[in-house]
Amino acid sequence: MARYNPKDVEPKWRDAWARADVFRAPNASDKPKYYVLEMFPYPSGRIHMGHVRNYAMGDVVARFKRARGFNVLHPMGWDAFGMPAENAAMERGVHPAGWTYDNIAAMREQLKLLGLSIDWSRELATCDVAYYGQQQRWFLKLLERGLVYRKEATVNWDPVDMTVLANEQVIDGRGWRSGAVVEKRKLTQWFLRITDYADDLLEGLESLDRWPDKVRLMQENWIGKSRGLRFAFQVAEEHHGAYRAALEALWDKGAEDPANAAEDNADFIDPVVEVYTTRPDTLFGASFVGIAPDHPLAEALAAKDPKIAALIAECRKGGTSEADIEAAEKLGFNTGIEVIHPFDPNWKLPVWIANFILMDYGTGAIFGCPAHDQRDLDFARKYALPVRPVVLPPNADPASFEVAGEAYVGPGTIFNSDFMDGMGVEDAKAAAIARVEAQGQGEGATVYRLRDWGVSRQRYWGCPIPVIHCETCGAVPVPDDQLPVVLPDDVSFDKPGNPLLRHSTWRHTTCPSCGGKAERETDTLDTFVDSSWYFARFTDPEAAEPIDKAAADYWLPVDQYIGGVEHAVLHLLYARFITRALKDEGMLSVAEPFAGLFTQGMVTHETYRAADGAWVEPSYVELSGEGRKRAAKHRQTGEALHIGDIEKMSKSRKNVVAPEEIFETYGVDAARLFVMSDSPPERDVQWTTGGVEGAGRFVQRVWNEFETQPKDVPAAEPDGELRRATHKLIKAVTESIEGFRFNSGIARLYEFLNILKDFKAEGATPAVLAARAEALSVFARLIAPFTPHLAEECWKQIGGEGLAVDAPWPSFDPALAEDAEVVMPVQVNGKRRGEVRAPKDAPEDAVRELALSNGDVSVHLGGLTVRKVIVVPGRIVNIVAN
RNA sequence: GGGGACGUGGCGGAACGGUAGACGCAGCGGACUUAAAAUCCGCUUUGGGCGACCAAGUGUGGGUUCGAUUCCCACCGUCCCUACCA
Repeated sequence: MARYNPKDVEPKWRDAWARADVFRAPNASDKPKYYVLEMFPYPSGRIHMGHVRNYAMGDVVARFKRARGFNVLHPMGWDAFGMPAENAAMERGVHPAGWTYDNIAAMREQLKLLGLSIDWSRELATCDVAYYGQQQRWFLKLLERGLVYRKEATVNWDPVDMTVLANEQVIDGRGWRSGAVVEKRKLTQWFLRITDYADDLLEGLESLDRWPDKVRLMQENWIGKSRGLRFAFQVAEEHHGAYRAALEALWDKGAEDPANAAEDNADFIDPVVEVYTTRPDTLFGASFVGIAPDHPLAEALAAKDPKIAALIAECRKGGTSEADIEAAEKLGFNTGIEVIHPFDPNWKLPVWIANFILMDYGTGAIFGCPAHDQRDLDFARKYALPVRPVVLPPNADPASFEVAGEAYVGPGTIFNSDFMDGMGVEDAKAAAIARVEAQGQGEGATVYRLRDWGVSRQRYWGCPIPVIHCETCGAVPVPDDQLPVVLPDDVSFDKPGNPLLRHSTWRHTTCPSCGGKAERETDTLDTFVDSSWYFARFTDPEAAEPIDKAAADYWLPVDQYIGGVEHAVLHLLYARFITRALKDEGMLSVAEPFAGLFTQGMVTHETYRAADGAWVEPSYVELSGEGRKRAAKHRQTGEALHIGDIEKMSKSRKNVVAPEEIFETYGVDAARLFVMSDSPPERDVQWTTGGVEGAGRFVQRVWNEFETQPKDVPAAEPDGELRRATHKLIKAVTESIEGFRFNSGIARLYEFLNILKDFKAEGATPAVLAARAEALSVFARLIAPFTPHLAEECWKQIGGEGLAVDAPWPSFDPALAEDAEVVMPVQVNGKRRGEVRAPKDAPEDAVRELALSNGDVSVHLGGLTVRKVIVVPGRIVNIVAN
């Protein structure tokens, strides 16, 4: 018996698929379309097991749908812009483009080893001019539509590297590379108006019924819609002077464009403090008004008062990352200014600057109601402000109710509240809003937590923002005939900062509008912009316009999108937003890009450490024992090792397993099979050597069954039992794939092989041989999505027509997929006491008699009276007796 | 602080409200072999019994039900996301 050797077999079939060009997806077909997409990879240079799992899962779906008669689009590309290329440039003196394209070449070869059913003719990289040039085109359309704008925003500035850092690049307040203390700087940046679509993006979630609830919920929370009241507190008349003085001080001090400041702070010119609240029902519980340290009024006061300036500086310190440390201490300062309660002209409330108020949510100012908000309560305790309960919990006594340890945020009846007394919380909210609106002081408002999307990056390796700055004309879009704005190649990374800023010629140009001297925008786009439309570009990657409408209309939406849950919010929300924006621009017809979403788990591995704390690679580890007695030692030194946690494979923990080495040892099919077999797809899978060995054994055993089957099978009625098992298998595997339960499907395939080996080919009857022939033909096609190379070899072995990849998915006979006679357990009072055999559709009465007369059962009925017999047809019998 | 998911043998995990532990790993026994590897066959939740069997058992405590791993409530634990969002 010849051993199945994946090293010989697998490349052969990959060549065969490539020669036949089977995975090319035409943009028109009689077949129904199906678009399968896995989140495209960043070209880091090497694939890891996570890629193997992600792309193998997509491949299962793609191959399955192909076999089911769909015209399947399954493309691959590269999310190729971004920081690592620039880091490599700085560290190794290579060019980001060269580094990136080299990595792409290497990873493409590795991915091709996986035998994925990808239409490589559609491959694209976001750093191709052909791609980002088209991105510039639609970007300018959005600019024209008013969805793109510039505003000043605070960024993390690394003074040593002279660069802007993303939040995650700031570690303990320092730049992750330079270690320098990060400064907050205000820069004029480009923004996309995603907030225009906040409500639409929220509502659209309801239609995404093939998305995980978890992801929809995360997006819902991220958008963070709330309903409430926005209104203005009038500053008490005796404080108008102080208010105005502060304002003037700010303007005297400000070098900033006063026109701008006036516009931005239009409502600030009136002596008011505007607040937003979701709890207008608690307005009579107010004891102070709080403003954010960044609030214009706070900044204005700081210009006059160094103590306030110091407090503001104090509040700005401390990294946002250490939110939990900050959460402890409330910090505030009484400005001395007072405002008038909207419902009582004689009631004055002090205005405090408070560190827990955020400038970029609502209006940056609140009214504090300590009795019914925990933060306000903490603040009130610290600064001895009144605590005035206005919501009475059910069954509480209004005379004695007090807010003690915790603020009361539950439901109840309003009291101590004048015209709202006796109302429920919801009625009181409506009443308060109505009253404030009638007074002309404010209105009911909807507020979102979602912020506009800042897309400026002060980086070289990204898509240039196609805008020219002219002193006379302002920011002018690059005219269409001058697109694309191509990144210059001749840049150096020997100095910190954005090389585009230092470039001798690229930056300098003429204004398309007036023809005068002008400068190019040197910011590039956030790479999330690149990944917000690639799925649309795949439908026709060579189109002369960004998106070929006909191709996009044919293929979109993506029927099944697959990727990591870490993209649940940003990428998936941005892509939904851009799709909507492009739809409104008439470039797309769908609002939702991804009809189905699946978030798969990671590949993890146990970790091992030596006594000195050094991580040890799995290949050096020898394991023994089981359970609590498991032990590890170093293969070479014999040193005892500590077995650590099971964690995501990472270089730092040295718990990675190189896919290529696994392919070499066990074959690609075994690797694919294992990463899908051992855990449900949405959960993490733990890589184990034993596990992949098991998958390799399965591959061998499958081959043995095919090899031992004789070429010529005598005509005969197939064996019934094996036939039934075969048809049950088709049903089970089909349902497993459709339900994303690959692990269960694979388990059924393993199980079937165990059945099949009991029907040996050697010395078999014609009936068995005939049933085996059917079983093998089915089996070869059922394993094809999981182990496509093996499937081809097996298909060929049994003389299958053409390639297995082109063979139709087997269908099952429902009558054969069920047993005609079933074994039904018989319970007495819920405990299994025996079993009866009966035809599947035997009448209840007959089953009841069988059960009651069963010997094993009657033993347990001795001395008892049968009260009730429940017969679940084809399932179970339960006898209730006492 | 808020939100979510999960909790089943030595391990990964199966079980439309209907025989808990499929399948795989690890382990044990056996066959083949001079021997080993590979392969094949068998056993493998726990306790009791030589045994057919009996009892217990899906984090803990309640509830619904003829019947609960599955549904409901409370608690404990683990993991993930999010974070002063007014």
